[in-house]
Amino acid sequence: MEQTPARLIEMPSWLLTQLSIHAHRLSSDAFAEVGARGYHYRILSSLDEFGIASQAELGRYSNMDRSDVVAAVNELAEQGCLERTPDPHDRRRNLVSLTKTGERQLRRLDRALDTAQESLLEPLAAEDRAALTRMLGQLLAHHQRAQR
Amino acid sequence: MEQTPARLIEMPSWLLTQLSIHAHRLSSDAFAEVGARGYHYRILSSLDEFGIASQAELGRYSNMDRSDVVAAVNELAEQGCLERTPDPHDRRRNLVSLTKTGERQLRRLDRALDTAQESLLEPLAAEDRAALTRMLGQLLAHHQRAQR
DNA sequence: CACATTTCAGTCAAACTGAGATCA
DNA sequence: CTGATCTCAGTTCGACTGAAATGT
Repeated sequence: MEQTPARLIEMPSWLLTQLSIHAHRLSSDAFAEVGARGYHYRILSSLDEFGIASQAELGRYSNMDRSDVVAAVNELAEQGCLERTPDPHDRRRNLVSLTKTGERQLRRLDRALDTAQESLLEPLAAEDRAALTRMLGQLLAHHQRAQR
Repeated sequence: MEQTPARLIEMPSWLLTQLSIHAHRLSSDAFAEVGARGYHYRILSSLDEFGIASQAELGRYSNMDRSDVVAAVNELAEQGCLERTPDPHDRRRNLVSLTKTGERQLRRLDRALDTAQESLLEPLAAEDRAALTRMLGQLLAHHQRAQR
């Protein structure tokens, strides 16, 4: 018989943190199957949706720290998933663009993530899933706004 | 104008991880005001709700790794929040018990956490808060069961 | 023997900080 | 001079692993 303190089990922030561990494990396992990790997916999907961008922009899109963007872009460039070229109009910047290899990798990651999402939400009915996503989005938007 | 890739914004596991960062910051700021951190609260509240326990039990109650329990119990013992005595009936074990100081510390932490929870859920209506807590609990229970 | 408990010494991914070089 | 960009080096916290010592 496993017990957990009532204080914790009734505390949304505890539920969030614990659940995010499971969510994280599910998706990072999916990433790992394709030899990637979370940071890579964030950058690839930002590039796919917003096109060529500077590293600073990538960080803002995908909510990453400047120095983590550097490292992740390095790794993705080594794998041939993206290309880094100096911006001719602003020589501080690197323009990062998705390659064919990167697009293929992104599609693989999308597919792997789909099943991970499904098993995360498995016990919830369809309406509940929508309601949950709505509320989480609402909370996240609020706190991201408050942060600035 | 800040943008986030649609893939991410619609993905429950992304929302969970990002939101848990804010939740974590709110509560660990609250802990820090009293010179504590998450692991300390988990142990103190387990001790308060379930009474004297071995370190292994504390780990199971509060979902912590064996080695992290060791470190946290060390720190709490240095602060005088708990006492560690060998179990006379099973000499492998340490029996850990809450001290007066520990109870006081726990009450301080509870108070600080209350306001942190309130600001986490601030944008949600009362029914939404209940529904959210219910769904998160449901998901967590499911995945914790699946893990064993 | 198998198994549980405590402890130590690590790894790892993610988030984050400070500082320096470069340049608009 | 201000402020943005990129990079490196390093920290922190939480989760986790392997192995050893000590017991049941």
